[in-house]
Amino acid sequence: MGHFRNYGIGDAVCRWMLMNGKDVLHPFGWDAFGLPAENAAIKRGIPPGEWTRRNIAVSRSTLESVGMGYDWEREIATCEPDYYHFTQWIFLLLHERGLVYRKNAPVNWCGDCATVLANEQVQDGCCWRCDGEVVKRDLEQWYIKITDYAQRLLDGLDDLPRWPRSTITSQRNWIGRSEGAELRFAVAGAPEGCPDVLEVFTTRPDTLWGVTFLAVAPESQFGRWCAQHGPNAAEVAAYAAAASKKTEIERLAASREKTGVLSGLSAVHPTTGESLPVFVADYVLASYGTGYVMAVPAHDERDFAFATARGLPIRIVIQNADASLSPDAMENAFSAAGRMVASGPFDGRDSQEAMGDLLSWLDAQGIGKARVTFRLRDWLISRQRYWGCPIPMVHCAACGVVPVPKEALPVTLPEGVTNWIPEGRSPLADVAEFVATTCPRCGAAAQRDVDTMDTFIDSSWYHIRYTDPHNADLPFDPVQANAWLPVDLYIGGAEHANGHLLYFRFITKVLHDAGYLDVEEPVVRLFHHGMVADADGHTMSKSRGNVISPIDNAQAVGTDAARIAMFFFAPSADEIRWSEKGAKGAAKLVQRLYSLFTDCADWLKSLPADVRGANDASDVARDVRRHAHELLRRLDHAFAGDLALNPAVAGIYELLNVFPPPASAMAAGDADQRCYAEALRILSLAIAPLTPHLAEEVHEMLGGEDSVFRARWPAVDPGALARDEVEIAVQVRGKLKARITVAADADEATVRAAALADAAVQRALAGREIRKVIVVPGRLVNIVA
RNA sequence: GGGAGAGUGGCGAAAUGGCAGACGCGCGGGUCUUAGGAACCCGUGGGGCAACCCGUGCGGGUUCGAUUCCCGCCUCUCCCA
Repeated sequence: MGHFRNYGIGDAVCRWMLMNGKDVLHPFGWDAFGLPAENAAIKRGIPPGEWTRRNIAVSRSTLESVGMGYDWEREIATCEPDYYHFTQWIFLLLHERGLVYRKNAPVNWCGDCATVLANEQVQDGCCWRCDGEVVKRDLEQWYIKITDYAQRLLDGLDDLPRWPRSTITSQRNWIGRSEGAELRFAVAGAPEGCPDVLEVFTTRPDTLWGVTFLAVAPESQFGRWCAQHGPNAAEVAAYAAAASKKTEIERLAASREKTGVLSGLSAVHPTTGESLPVFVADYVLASYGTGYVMAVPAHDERDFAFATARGLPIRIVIQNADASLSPDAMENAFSAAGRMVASGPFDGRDSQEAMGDLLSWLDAQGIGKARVTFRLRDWLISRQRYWGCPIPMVHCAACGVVPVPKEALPVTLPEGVTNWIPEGRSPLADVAEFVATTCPRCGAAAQRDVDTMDTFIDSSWYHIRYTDPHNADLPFDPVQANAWLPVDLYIGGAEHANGHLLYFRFITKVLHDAGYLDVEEPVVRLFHHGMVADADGHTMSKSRGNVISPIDNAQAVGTDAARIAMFFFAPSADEIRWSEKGAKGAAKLVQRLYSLFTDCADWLKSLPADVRGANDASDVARDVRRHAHELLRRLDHAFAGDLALNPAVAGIYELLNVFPPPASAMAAGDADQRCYAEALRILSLAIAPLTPHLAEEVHEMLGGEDSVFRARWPAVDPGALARDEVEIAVQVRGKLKARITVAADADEATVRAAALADAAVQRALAGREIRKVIVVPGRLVNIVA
């Protein structure tokens, strides 16, 4: 039901847009490569391709049977060669533009399963399958340089006013821009082969004079050298081996005790010339910054924790306002800005104010320079898995790594292979006829790359493929893409905030830079729908086994009832709990609507469609009319805004509740009949986005020959919403004391007089002097006494 | 540890500076000459015989007026470390 909710919301918006005369592209695609499909197939012993295609067929027929109005002409599946042909094309484009490179880097490795694991498959340092120990192992991997776009991905967030604030913030934090400096520390008497300079990144160059030691990541170049050749190699190597078993989360946890071992070498402080011990410590990560940290115990929490545990010196170089900091009395690091002390030429300066001068000075002294770094890392796209898009690269003994020419695409994933179970190497490596090829450059015998791509690359450009899904020469025709893009509304879960939603912004920008797209941002309006939980509040998931299939549900209460139940339970952005009783209530509503239209159809067909004379109608008839227009107003508001359809569904109930029994409606006076008829005609159209099947049937019942979705969406008549008389609340000192009824256009003096004349108000005012009377037209009077 | 969001009847919720609880579910009562797990009608935040009083997680503030805005706290959910 989770997907059903997502699709149902989009389907309703689409239908509303259609009735408002818009050209709507409402496509559907299958993100079909990847681990979930592959793992399910392995579990059942069915080849992944067969399993996936079978599932797609079942799911498509489910979607059709529950009435989702997709444009199936534009259906795509990322696992089919006509699609991944162009995933490979985009990979080659990235390569041409210098955004693809290979790097040797540590990956998660489960020894018992003999396989590489994705990060989310490592739980508490153990394999999610066998609970075996997971270690880091070095592998040559393909990376995409998304970090080249870090600043633009950050800046682009300012142009997305219709994205949820939480997602914008999340991406901003994920990209994690930090300004600081890169400073150089010479290694004292660096032995042969050992790095002789450690470049540290720091956001606090103003604390340079407070450095009392350096800390390096075990995986850093310097850390590795020390583990092999350093004066304290044995201890460092043992420490590094232990560290490699820990997750980043464990290593960075603030609560954990900071550990480290002496590297046996020391560095030279660039301004004082002082000798600084260098520790190998696992609270430093090689993948962030440079892997080397200048430690300032007085002004950094982690360095403080490490220094106090080790009895290392603490040197204060930033003083607080009353200059009360002293090394002996400190219980925490002082990490705020303040006045610089014991800092050479910068003594007495404010640390923030001096930053610009400090950076120039450091540059002039050759110590280091200003630098901006990002938390965002390059995108590791290699997977040692079978069920994914092959990487279009060839390894040639003579020419090195050579891209497959675009004309030779696609590099087809061999589907006849039997051994697609991961055993610690890419399954494709065993498929001789796949691996064996010739070098595109020199023609000699060569080998294909045997890794496949991360599925996030498949889904990073599908929004563009929809605009031109059958193009056999290019991923898309720029004319088509530019005509449709950007996407006006994109509905998806919030869990993709830092994954998919960042990657497809990135790829869109690359395609823009390469001249294929006008837009730089793929989506104007992003909406996160809420989860669907079961009656006990558990999110529906296959692993929990509490999934309710939409098709079962449709059989139980009907698709329209299931849709309207979903819309009515809560705003679309909130979590809902699926409730059988609630769904039954919705089925009852559908039945009430159906009965009403059945009873009134012939009468309605016999009446003219205009509402002349509505102002002469009875109060009841005008009330019915007002409810119909109010329903329209609520629907327009929801569809154009936050997609919270629950008050609109309530509006249907309210209209039905005020509508007279059909027999008396048909027997009413002429003006009244016109009001009732208009209300029913509006209702018949207003329900179309919510309950499309019922709406089509009613439309036909009322003599419509074409689809209801070719009918025009009715406009709200502000005159119909107005009332002659309004009820006004009367408060005395902010407390409600009475309600009075006055003409809607009554002037302030009249309203005020009526309020003061009320008996309950008089009682409340007894013995008090009236100081002030506030009149809010049409709403309330507040008497301050 | 940091960030984002949420807290309203028995339950899902509405109202976003102006009558708290619309609408639905559930529950209680009634009608349909038997039954009701159907349908329809009436009632349904708490207290009080009543007039009235109290009530939107807790404590403060701004305002004629606060569920709504501001400050502090508590609890829960999600994301990141």
